[in-house]
Amino acid sequence: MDEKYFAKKIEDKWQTKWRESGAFEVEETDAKPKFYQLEMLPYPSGNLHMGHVRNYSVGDALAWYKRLKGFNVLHPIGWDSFGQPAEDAAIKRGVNPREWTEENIEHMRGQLQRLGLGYDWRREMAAHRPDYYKFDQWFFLKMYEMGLAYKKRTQVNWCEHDQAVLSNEQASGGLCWRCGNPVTKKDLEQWFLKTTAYADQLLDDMAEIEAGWAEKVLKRQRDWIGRSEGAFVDFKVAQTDEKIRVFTTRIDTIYGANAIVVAAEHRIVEHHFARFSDETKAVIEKIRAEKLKVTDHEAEIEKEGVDTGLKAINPFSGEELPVWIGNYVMIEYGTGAVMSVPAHDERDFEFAKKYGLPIRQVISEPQLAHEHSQMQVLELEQAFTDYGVLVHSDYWNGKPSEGAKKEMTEYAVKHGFGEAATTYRLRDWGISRQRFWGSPIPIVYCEKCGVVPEKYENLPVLLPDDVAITGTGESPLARVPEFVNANCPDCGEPARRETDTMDTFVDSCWYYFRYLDNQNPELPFAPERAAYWTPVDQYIGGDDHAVMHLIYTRFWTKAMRDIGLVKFDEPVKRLLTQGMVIGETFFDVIPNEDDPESKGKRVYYPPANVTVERDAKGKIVSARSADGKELQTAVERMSKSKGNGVDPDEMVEIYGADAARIFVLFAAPVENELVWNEAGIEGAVRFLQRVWRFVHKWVVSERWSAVGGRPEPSEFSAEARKLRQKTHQTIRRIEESFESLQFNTPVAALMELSNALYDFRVEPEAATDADVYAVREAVESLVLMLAPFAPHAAEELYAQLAGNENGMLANEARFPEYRAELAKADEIEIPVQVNGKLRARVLASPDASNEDLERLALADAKVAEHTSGKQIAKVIVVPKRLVNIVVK
RNA sequence: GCUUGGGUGGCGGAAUAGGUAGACGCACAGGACUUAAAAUCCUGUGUCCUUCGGGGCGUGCGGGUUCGAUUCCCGCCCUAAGCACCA
Repeated sequence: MDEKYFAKKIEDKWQTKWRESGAFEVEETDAKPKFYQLEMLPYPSGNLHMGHVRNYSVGDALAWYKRLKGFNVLHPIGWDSFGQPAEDAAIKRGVNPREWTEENIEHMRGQLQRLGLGYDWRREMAAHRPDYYKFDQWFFLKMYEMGLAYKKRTQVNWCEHDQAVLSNEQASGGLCWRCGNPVTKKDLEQWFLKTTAYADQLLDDMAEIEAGWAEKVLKRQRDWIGRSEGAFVDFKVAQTDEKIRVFTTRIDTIYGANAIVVAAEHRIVEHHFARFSDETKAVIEKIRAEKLKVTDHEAEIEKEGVDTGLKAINPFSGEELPVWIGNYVMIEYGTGAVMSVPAHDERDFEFAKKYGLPIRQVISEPQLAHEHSQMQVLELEQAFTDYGVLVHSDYWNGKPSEGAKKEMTEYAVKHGFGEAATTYRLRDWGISRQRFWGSPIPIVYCEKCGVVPEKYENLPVLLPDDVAITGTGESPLARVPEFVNANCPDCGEPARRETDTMDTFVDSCWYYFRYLDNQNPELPFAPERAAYWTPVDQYIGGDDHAVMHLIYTRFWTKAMRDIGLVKFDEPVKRLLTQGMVIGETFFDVIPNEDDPESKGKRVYYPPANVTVERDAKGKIVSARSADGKELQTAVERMSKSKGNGVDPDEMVEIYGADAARIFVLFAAPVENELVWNEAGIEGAVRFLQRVWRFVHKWVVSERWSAVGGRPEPSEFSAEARKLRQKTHQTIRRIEESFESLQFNTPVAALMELSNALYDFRVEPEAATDADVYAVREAVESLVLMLAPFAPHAAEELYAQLAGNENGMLANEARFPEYRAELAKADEIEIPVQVNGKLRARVLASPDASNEDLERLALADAKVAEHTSGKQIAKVIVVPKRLVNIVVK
């Protein structure tokens, strides 16, 4: 055994041994309980970043822990390898996207292996390979049969910069999620998956996973689905036979309606457009144009509208109401029309104030209801949006408004002008992309037969390999005649193939099921495989996927259940969302000049080329580039383009994979952001070296192997008993940490145990049998518990302790056994307070009675100083914890 | 604006069925070893006062409950993230 720890030497060795022995390869077995440990798969951009290192270090630690605890642990990895960067590389550099992707995977697989991550590599999948995307297409056909996949012409979110269609999620805030440029609208025929069919299940099944998912993720999903219960109410348009249907959650306020407000795109506007005045038309055009623009998050949008001159009849009161067009009514939500009740809705209030529309209160605080019902006009300072008691509402006067909702809805139903309704914010998922690098949608358009799904036996619809990709306009596939020209699967006549490909979020919906059975040529996976391994026990990834990926995959699971592939509703039992890894960035902003393309853009400088001045607290005072330019600074997500990325390979080279992994876990709790700062990593190296040196000192001594058998309890010195106590307390603490998904505290606990070994100042030569036994117990436990954090060092030390390399931690070791009787101290220190202030500490047996503790405390000299001359009013004794003496 | 987290040393962070605040690490300072440096080991490190025995203050701010509050309650301030006209 080397006297010093050399990461490089042992890491290569154990990585090879693990690979050759298939240490992390698992099969289904009833001999052990299963555990499916999953981390979000990487996009093969070419390089791992620190976020990956963090994510996968956490996952591997947990996989190791569960393995040590006797579970049959499945821990796979794969590649989310369809997507835009490959296509961008093809456009910019003329490379073949498949080759580019394969090369990146090759390199990144090496990076993962050099980190010593324990994956079952036989199960690897990659989305861009035909044996995978074949089943994207298989699922599409199933969903088509089930009516879950359909085509419609719609306005889609369109990013001009990326020449791509975006989902609502990807275009949220009016900016492209990828490039940050404004999103516009465009009319296109698109394929959709009917996520709304499962809207209620997506909400209600959250009860099944509540315990294992962070509330903030569930909340975002709940908001995203946005179910709201209310009613549709039809308002007749006077002097026509038309109706305007509105959606409201507050039908109880209907007597307070002062207008009907519709979106500029509403059917009724279209219908009467020709008869509107030029002024009205101008307002409508303006509102429509504004909607195509970017929504600026900061600025509150000024309410705008115009009276159409049309009148609608309130079906409850018979009152005639003006029909307005308002920019605050959205065509996409509800019916695109609302009844405006300014007294009880803030938006309507604002609108009514601006245009001088009447504001009539019809809901009142219960205690004021009588008074209000006597008054004709009620001036309101602001909208009253709470429930209360109805006033000025005919028959309904005096009724509590919350209960009246149900009755009034029933009334509307009975009289044929309304119905109960539930609406959702969630929209169906548009999956068509005018892109090359994705799964082709398996549909053929035949002149005779129409839209025809490809036959299962013809899957996969293969992506051609040799295509010039220019990045302009329609799908590159449309320009490949060999691809486009197909025969109709039904009639066999020449037909045209769909040239859109699927959103890459389709791939990540079910990839973790493919790991279970990645060679299956017939099915995405065999149901019996899924029955053994899934649901996933623990999923780990960034919370940036809280709504997109994690909603889509829940939707997909429900569809798979209905197809008959799985028997559960929810695919992931526990979800851990890790914080981002961020770092300081330095940049210069291009001033507003003629070129609109680059105006306001940031030009990043790598930190290595920046001279930074800091104040005493480490805050940056100024930063200058090499050529003397004053730079701005920020703390942002680490990435190559911002120049603040850290290369994992470099870290492994300098410090070793084990130290890098320990550091990334130790530096901050997983959920927190991790501000990258290399200073601390040396501490991780030092810790490993300390453990190493200690083990070395004892292993090479003659006493180490000369002693066997467990000594009698009486043979242990007080110090040795203390060491054993620390050992068993540490075992307990580390178990608890893992169970509660903490990774920084168990590292601290291991460091403490290692410090306790150094504090045990008995040299091997002078050690009694009992001393050697206590040290051995501590060291063996330490090494086993080190495995999840620093597996290479742990394997090497384990072999050193055994004196041979016949066994491996990876497949034979068990977590050390916690023994409560040893964790218990002989003597404990009890703090003694006088009037809540700490004044002394007394030593006592852990079994001491309250009376004993009180007597000990009062007998203490320091305590006496603070109590002398005063009257003892009360003594509080908390068993095993503290004594507090209250004096007057 | 709404919602949800979070404010603890120079820094990352420990500790909450209410019970020794600051574990562990980083950084810093002093010492040992060395011709010297690195590495290592030892000591110190919230803050103020001190006759060196100790003592006062201290977990964003102000109140409250309690023998005792970082922890519970009320009211503020700051901050991060998410949502943003969803009727």
